[in-house]
Amino acid sequence: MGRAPCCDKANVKKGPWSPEEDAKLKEYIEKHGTGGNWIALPQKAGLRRCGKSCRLRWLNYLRPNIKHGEFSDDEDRVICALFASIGSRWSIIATHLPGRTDNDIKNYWNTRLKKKLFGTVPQSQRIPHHIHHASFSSLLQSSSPSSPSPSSTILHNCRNNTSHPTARSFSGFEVSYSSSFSNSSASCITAASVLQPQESLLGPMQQYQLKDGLQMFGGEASSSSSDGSCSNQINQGKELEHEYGGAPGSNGANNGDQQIGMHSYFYNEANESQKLMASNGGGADGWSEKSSNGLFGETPLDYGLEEIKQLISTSSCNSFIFYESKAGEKVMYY
DNA sequence: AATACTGCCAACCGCGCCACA
DNA sequence: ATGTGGCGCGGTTGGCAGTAT
Repeated sequence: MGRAPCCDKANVKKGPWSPEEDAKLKEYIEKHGTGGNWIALPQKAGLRRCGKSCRLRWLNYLRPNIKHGEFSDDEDRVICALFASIGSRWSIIATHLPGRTDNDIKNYWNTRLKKKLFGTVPQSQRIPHHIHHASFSSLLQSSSPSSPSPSSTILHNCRNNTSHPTARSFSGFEVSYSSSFSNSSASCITAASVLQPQESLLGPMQQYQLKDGLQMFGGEASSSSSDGSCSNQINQGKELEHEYGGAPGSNGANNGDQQIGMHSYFYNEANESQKLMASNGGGADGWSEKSSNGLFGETPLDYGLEEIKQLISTSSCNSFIFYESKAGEKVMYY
């Protein structure tokens, strides 16, 4: 049984916002605030829109101090370093880039930054547009078990090859690919570095054995933040939520700091199969990661793009496929 | 000039989490 | 302890604009 829809879809307008709608929404929120209830807001504001849609429009476009346009090199570095560290946690990354929204950053990463980092795919080897647009998670989910597509085969093999729980902490993998994308005999390599505690942006990785089938990776099991309010607790297989520092400006201790900190990986055996089917994003296969102090206050983001590229190539964050072209050029699909 | 392809971005969707009754 | 509603997040899609063929 599915979840009840958040609004009456039939009576709700979809698609691009008109200037009139923008004005209405802006005016209402500036006058009354959101009232802590986005669902009721459109009706009060006289908009035929879903509350979620209003929220998105406000947060991503109408709210004051939103920055549009080109990302600076500094912003690139922040995004890359945080991505290498915490993966596709766009909302957290966004808190470190005042004026940028998670949606902006996500789009920027997907459309440009990845290419900037990893180079472009030669025209002759490009995946057709419709496939390029489909993520691997959808490929994985939509493929039939009896006739897996090459890409899903790769994913499947990779997961099955990682029998060591440590290996499963990482949803990322590398694929050594011979010549063409359709070669179904592609071998899957779970990078050796993945299996070992590794040096990273965050310093030496450490592994902790915890009760109830939990293991934890990361730096210090607990670390202090600038306001001394750190927490890093585990409770019966469920990590306790921690403070990420909130929206830009909301956390005085961290406002504008372009730093990242220690983070930890948690594994919850009980959730693995469910999550495995749910998605292939960071933490999809039962693992999740959490900053141990939420304030990213340990390591300065002074890495060059090359170093970051290296880190992203060898670490955990996403389901990229790297393969070498005939020219020996390493290119990435995702 | 017409068509196909690609890049980009705004918006949507579904799910997990949390607060509260 | 449980159910429900709302929020927030990440993934995905749709469509327009620019570029290549």
